[in-house]
Amino acid sequence: MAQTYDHQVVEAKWQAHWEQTGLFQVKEDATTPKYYCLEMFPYPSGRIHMGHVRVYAIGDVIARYKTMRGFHVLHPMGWDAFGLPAENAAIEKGVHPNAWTQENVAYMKKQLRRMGLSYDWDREVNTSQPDYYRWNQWIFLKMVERGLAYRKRSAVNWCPSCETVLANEQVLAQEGKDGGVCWRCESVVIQKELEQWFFRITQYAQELLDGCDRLTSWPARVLAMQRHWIGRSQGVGIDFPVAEPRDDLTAIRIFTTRPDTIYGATFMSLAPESPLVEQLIAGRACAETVRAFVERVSRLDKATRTAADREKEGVFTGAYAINPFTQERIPIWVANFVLYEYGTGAIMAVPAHDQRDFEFAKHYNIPIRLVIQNPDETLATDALDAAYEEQEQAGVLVNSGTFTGLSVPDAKQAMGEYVEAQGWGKRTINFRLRDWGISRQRYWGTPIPMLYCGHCGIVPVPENQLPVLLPEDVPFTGKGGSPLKESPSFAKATCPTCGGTARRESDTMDTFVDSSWYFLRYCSPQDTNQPVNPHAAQHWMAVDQYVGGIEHAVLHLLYARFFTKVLRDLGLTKVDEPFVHLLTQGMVTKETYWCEEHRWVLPSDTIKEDGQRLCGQCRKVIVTGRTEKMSKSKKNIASPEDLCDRYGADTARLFSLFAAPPEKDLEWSDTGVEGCSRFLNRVWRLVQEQLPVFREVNDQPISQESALLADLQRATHHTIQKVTHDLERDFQFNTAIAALMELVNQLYKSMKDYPMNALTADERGGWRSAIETLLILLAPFAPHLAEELWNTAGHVTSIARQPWPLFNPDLVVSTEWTIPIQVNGKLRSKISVPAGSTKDQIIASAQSDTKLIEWLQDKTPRKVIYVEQKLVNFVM
RNA sequence: GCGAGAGUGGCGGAAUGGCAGACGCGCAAGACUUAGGAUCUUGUGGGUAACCGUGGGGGUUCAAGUCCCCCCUCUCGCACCA
Repeated sequence: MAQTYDHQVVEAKWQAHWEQTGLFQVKEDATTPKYYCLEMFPYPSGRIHMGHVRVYAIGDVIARYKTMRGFHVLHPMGWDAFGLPAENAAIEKGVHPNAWTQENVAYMKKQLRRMGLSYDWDREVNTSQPDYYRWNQWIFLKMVERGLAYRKRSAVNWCPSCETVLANEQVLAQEGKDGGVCWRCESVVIQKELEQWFFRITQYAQELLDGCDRLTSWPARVLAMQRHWIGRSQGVGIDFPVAEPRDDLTAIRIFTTRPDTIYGATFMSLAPESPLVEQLIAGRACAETVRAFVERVSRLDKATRTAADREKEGVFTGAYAINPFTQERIPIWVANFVLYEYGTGAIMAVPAHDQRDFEFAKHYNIPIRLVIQNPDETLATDALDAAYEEQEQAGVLVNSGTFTGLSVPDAKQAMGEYVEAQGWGKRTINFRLRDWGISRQRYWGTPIPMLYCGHCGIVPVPENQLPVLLPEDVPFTGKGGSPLKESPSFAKATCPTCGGTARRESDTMDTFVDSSWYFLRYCSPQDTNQPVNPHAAQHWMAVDQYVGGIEHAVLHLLYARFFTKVLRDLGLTKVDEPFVHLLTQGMVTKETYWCEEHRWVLPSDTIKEDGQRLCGQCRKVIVTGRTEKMSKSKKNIASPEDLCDRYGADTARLFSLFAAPPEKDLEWSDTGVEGCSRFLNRVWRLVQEQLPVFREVNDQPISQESALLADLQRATHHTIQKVTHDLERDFQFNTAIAALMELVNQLYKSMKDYPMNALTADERGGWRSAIETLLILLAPFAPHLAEELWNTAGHVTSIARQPWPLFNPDLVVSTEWTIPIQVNGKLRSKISVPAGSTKDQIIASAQSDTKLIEWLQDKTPRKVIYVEQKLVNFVM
C-alpha cells in the first residue's frame, strides 16, 4: 500500500520553497504579453473566512493558469486597512487602531500564505500606512486645484447623547421609533449640518454612464446597478411666476420629465429644506405651522425619510404660483417626498398622471385634472383610483390648449421647445448621482490635508509637507466630535501663506478613497515620487480580470472608475476604465435552522424524528431551515484554519471551486469537502503506483500501435480540451475540475485493464505523458499536490512554470463512433460504426439494427435527418 | 413598483437546438479486512410495465432544459429622483 498524502508537510514545504525562490515575483517584461489579475483586497478584520478562501482561490487559479499560458502575470495583494472596526476595538478594548490593524494584517497574511496563493508579496500595500495614504492626500490636493474637491455644508447623522457623528452603519433601525437609533446608546439619531469635503464625481456623470456601454465583460446586473445609480434623466426646467412676488422671489423653477402633463398641474410642491419656503411664508399666519412641519421632517435620517412606503404629507405655504401655460393660480405646498438635492427641489404636481401627486391630492383634497387620455379605455377623473402614468404605448393629450391631440412623445418634444421659445425655461438633463461626500469625523483614516487660517481662509497643505501624519496622542472614547480635534500636537499648525497660526482639518477621508486607486499603486508600489509611475501603469493597466463580491457593485466600482478618469486627466495613466473583465463571485452559505428558543442551530445540532426536525436541545419542532450567509451570529461558520489543518489548502481551494460555478452562491458541505479530499488522494495514489513504471523512461516518440496508448492519449487530450475550454470561457472551474476527475477515473480503469508488469517501453512513456499532463492541468487548482508529484517524478523546475499543454484534435479521434438513433425525435437505439463511416453507411447500419426493426417496421421513413457524427433521426 | 437573475434526481450541480441528469455528495449491494467512518468494484431520475420526466400552459422545429409568447414561484439589487 502506498503511503498516504501528508498535506501538512507537503504544503508547508512548497510554500517555503516558492517564497525562497521568488517564484511569483514579476517584472515588466517586453517579451511576453502581460496579464493583470486582481482580487479585491481584504479589510484586516482579524481572520480570513470562507468568502476570502473562495475569492482568492478563484483569482489564484486564473493567475496560475495565465502564467502557464505564457503571460507574465501581475497578481498582487494588500490591505484595505483603514476603517471603523479598528477604532471600535480601540474604544472597546483599549488597543491602538494601528496596533490592532497591524496585528490582524500579520495574522491574516500568514493565513493567506497557507493557502498557497501566487502573490508577489513584494508589491504588498497597506492603505493605513503613510507611504500609501500620503498619495491620497496628494491626489486630494490635485483635485482641490482642479475644482474637483470642494467644501459645502451637509447633513450628518448625529447622536445627541454621545455627542458624536455616526456612520450610516452605526445607525440602526428600531421598531416603534420613527427614525434610526445610535448603535451604542439607542438614542434617536438626528441630522446635523457640518461643513464637509466633496468630490465632484458628477462632473464625470456622463462619461461614467457612457463607459458602461463599453464594459461588455461585466455582469449585466452590475452595469444595470451602475446605470441606475448614475440615473440620467431628460426633462425641462420651467419657471412658474410667483403670484405675489416677495422681494427678489419672482418665479420658482421646477424640473419635470413630463412637460406634456403641464395643463394638469394643480399645485406645486417644494422640498422642506428649500430656502424658498422661508421666503414664501415669512409674515404669514401659517408660518409657524409650516416651520414646525419642516423641522419635524428634516430631523429624520435619510433612510427613514425617503422610505417609499412613507405616508405623503405636506402643508400649504399660503402662496400661489402661476402656471405659465394656463395662467392659472396654483397653491404652493411643502411636501415630505420632494427631495431638495434632486432637480431644483421644486416640482409641479400633476395628480392625474403621477402616483405620488395623486395620493397627495386625494389626502388634501386638491383638484385632479386629466390631461392625458387613454385611447383604449376612456378614463374619467372622478373614477380614477390611481394616476395614469403610461407614457410609451398610448396616451393622447386632452384639455391642453393648442397641444390637445398630440401623442405623449410628440407633446414632450413640442412643449419643451415651446418653453424655450417663450423664455420660460430650458430643457435639461438631471442625474441622480450626487457628489461624493468624503469627510468622516473619525480617527482611523487619511487626514484631509487642509488648513484653516484666520487670515487666509482655507489653505491647502503644501505638497512638500505631505504626508500629514495621523497623530498617536489621541484618546479613544467614542464620545465627542472628531477624535483628531483632541490631539494637541495635530490641531495647531502654521499657515504656509502668512505664517500665522492655523487650525488643521480634523476630518479624515472616507475609506472608499483608499480603494479607489490601489490597483494603480500595485504597478509601482514603492515609488516615492508619485502615486503611480506612468510607465508602470502603461505597462500593466488595465486590470484584465477583477474578482470580488457583488456588494461592491455600485460604490467601490463606481468610485474606482471615477478615480481612474481623474488620474488619467492628471496624466498618470492612459486607460479610461480600470477593469476589463469583472467576475462577481457568490457568497458562501451554510444550511442553518431557526429554533425559537435557541436561535440559529446547525444541522448537526438537530434531530430528525418522524419526518420532523427537532432542535437538539429543547426538542421543539423547527420550522425554518434555510441556507444563510456564514456569520458568527448564525453559528454557521466553517473555519478556513480548521479546514487547512484537517484537509489542507488544496482541498479547501478545490472544494470552493468545485461545489458551484464561481458567480453563484456556494453552499457549504462537509461531505463535499471530503469528496474533494478523496479525489486528491486518488491522484496521489495513482501517481505513486505508476511511479516505478515511468520513472526511468524518458519521453520518446510513440511509434507502436497499442490500445492502451490510444486510450491514454484520447483521455488526456479530451481533458486538455475540456479544461482549457472551461477556463477560457468564463472560468467554469466546477466543470473543469469535473473533467479532471473523469480523467483520473479513466486512468484508474486503464491501470486495472492493463497490468503494469506487461507494459512495453512505449506504453510506459504513454503513462508518463498521461500523468504529467494530468498534473499540469491540476496545478492551478491544487498547486501543492501537483508540485510535489511533479517533483517526485523527477522534475526540478516548478510545475507552475510549465507551459499549458496543447490539445491535439487528431489524438481524440476514436476508432469507432457511437451514434444515437432516434425515431420521430425519440431515442430508440444506439449503434456503433467504424470511424469515418459515411452518412449512407450509418443509415443503412441503423436500419438493420435489431432494436429499431419494430419501430421502423417495413415502412419507408418520410425523412431521415443525419447530423454529422452526432445522430440519426427517422421521421416516420 | 422598477431592474437583474434563477426554477433540472434525495442534495450541490452538468448539458455550441441533437443521447437530460456529466462530476461530486448521499444511498444500496459486494470485495478486501480483526475492524472500518480507509480503499476498491457495481448500481442508483420515476414507474411492475408500456411509458413518463427539466415550475405551469401554448407555439416554432425532424428534434426544445435550451428558441418564441403567456403565466406562476423564488432570490438579489434599487426604491417617493418628479
